[in-house]
Amino acid sequence: MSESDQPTLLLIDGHSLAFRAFYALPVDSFQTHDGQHTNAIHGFLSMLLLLLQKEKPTHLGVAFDISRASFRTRDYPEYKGTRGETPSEFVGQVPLLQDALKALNIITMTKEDFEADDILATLAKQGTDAGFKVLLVSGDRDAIQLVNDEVTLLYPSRQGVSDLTRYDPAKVRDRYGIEPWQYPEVAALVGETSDNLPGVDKVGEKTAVKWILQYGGLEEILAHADEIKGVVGNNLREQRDRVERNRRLNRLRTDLELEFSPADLVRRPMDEPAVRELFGRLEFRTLLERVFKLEGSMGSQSSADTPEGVIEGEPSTAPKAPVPQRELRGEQLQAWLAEQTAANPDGIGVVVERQEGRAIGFGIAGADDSLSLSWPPSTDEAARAGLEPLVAWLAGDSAKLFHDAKPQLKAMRASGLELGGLAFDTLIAGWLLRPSGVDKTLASLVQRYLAEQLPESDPNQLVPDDEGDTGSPAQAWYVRRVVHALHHVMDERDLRVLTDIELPTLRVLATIETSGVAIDTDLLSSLGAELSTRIEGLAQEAYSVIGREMNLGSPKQLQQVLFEELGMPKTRSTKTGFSTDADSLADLMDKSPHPFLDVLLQHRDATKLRQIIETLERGIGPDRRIHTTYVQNGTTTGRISSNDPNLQNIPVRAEEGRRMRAAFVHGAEFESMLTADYSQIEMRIMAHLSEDAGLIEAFNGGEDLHRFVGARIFDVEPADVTPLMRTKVKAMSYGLAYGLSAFGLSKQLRIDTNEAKRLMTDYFARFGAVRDYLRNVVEQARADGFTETIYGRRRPFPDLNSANRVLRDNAERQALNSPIQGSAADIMKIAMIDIDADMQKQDLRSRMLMQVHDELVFEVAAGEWDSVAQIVTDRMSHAAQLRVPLDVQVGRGQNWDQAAH
DNA sequence: GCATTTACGTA
DNA sequence: CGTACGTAAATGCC
Repeated sequence: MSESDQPTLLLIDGHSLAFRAFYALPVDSFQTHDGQHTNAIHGFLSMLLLLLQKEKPTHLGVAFDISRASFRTRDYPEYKGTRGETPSEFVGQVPLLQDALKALNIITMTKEDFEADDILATLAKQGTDAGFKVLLVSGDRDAIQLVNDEVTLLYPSRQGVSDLTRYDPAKVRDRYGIEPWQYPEVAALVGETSDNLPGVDKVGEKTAVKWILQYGGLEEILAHADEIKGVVGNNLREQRDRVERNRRLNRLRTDLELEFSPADLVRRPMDEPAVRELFGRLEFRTLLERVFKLEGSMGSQSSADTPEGVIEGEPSTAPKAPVPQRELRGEQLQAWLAEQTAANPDGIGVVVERQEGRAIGFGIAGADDSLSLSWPPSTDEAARAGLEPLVAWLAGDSAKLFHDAKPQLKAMRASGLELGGLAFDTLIAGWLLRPSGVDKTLASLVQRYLAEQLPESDPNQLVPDDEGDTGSPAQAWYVRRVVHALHHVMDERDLRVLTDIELPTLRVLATIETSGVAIDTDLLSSLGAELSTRIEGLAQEAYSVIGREMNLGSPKQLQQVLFEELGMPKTRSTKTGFSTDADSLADLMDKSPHPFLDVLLQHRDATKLRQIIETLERGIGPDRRIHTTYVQNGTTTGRISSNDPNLQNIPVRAEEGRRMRAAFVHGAEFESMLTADYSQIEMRIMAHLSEDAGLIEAFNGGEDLHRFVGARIFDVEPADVTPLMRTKVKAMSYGLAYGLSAFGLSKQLRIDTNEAKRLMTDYFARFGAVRDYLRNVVEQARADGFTETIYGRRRPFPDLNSANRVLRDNAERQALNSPIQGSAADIMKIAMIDIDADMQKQDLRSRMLMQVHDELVFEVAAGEWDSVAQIVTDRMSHAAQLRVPLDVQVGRGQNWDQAAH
């Protein structure tokens, strides 16, 4: 037990570790947007965090040199004289590193006339005397002399900073064959080039160690110098002054008078706001997270004295939400809102309490005060008396901060309230920073960016006590604090995407969700009934073919029938057996034709369609419209997703699918439906980003894209491109943006792998810039760690440098696709924002209803067709300025299917 | 009851 | 051995 109770003192030579970091990390990859280099700081802090985590020191200090001048240079002016100018990129980083350490509340030390290693030596001695276990981190070999049973040296390897060699006495003996305290004697004989201390000519480590062992020490060697034969003996005798000087200079001083004793270096909690501010300035996002994580886990180190029930990871210093004001009215309310608005220029946190889609109350919070208000239903006019200031404030321009604003905005509108000044949404911001979707809740953002625990109400409590910590005002207070923290983490680009694209999009999405889309329920249910009949017939047919009943929807039972009872050739294997998916069944049809397969596929088709119909029918509201939910943070690329029900995967390819789309109609008060879609937007973005002359020409010429490309690849006239050629080219073109391989292409087109390879080669021979671009995207992402869309939306790719081949390959394909898919998503969002604004400006009654990635659907009011078509076409085609035009197809009809033609 | 696997619809 | 999603049924686990 006493072992682990021994305090550990970690002492770092700041300069030498930072310098190692500087050379270990690429200087170009670590700079802030305004050009400040940070690789040394980053490397140092990263190393420091690792050390804190692994070594768990109880005491900690960092020593720096003041200048190159010291008592050693007075003794020997040439000391360290051969060192060149310190690179300017490094010099500027040292003060910032010291600032960072200060923010972390780590003591830094200097001593006039001495070097950092002398401070280390002194403290190491004092520490050992006081019963500490001491860990030294220094890149200076002279520190080896300090190693003993209580003192260990961590010496950075040549590889990088994260790799420290641990020198304890055994390791020193193993490496040099001598005791640690003898190392400076060896060094004195050998000399130290980097310090400009020449040793005895022709004497290297081997000879020096041999002498030490033979004579017992440097003093004895010098005393017996005349016994040593040969050139080296001669050199030793002639150059003994060098040896004596070296020994004088490489002896570290252990008797300095210092401001701090080892006990003073006890670890202290960081200055959180300062850390946030500085790390924000240095754009150290992951480091910031690591710092908080570490700080959070500090509790667990001393878990022995953590009382039961106390949430670990929460620093005891975590601030508490203010006790909310309650139900202010009239002038008091007015005054409170005005005062808070003035006191919180970055915005005020708002949480809308809701019930059945309507607002029933508000939690509102500034930095130091919060407010709880209930919002009575409109049937209770009297109860709303005195709330006018709230209504006006909500609708006004002053900045308001939300977590997941969309449902709150919808609830407000449903209650007749308008929202102005939507300035921040922490859900969206958290997603922009980590689109992988790990931060979906306010609690996780609080944990990640404040390193605190969002208080949760105890669901087991029958009678909820005062909700001071967990009610909407407290949540609003946390929202505001998270926003504050995020401001330090997000850069210009992030904020621009949030403010210019996401927040306006959020409002549009709220509107179209509320509108919903009208459904011809009779048409839909009759299609469903027809399918049910067909499914039943197909099932019976299938049973009669195989001579028994079974569950056609069970992959397991299908495997039994296909591969065992019917003895068909095995297909692609899955985790649980062999695949029965449509592709595999199509293969089986070729290899082993059987009527069962045909019936099964038809049955699959029909059941899938009926399933979609049932899902849609469940989603129809009392207004006979479907109100999907668009998930704005639902994807990694920037697209939005749709659920409950998903309106972005309504069938279209097969005839039956189109019949389903015919059930999506305009409302009774409207005249027609309009669809508008971008044609080949991803290929156009490829043309833009790759700047491929051929592809750009293809889009500027007006010729059918695949025909144009086909003509180039197969070296024929566009008119002579056969449908088969066109199919192949089309698959190839689309596959490009997905990282398609020759193997994948051959499978999809059911052609020979060699032919697929040739197709790719021919393609890239004609459109080489596309290949260069795709390669470059991946390489850039590997270097940066992220990809970026045209508008600066980023997606991190940690796996691009993974040692795991599968992970890496997956990441490469994703990195390839992300800027393309993401840029298309950005463009569509901008178009939606612009269209919505124009339609409002022109006071149109027509409404946007759906977004399906590259398609928008509207219902158009009588007399508005021309205006809507004009706005939509214009705004979509001008949403971005690319090197190729953005082509928009508009269609009109009574339903979605008709309008698509 | 919940998670995983398989399959399949869209862009 | 092609990106991005959501839904549902069957299945296996608890």
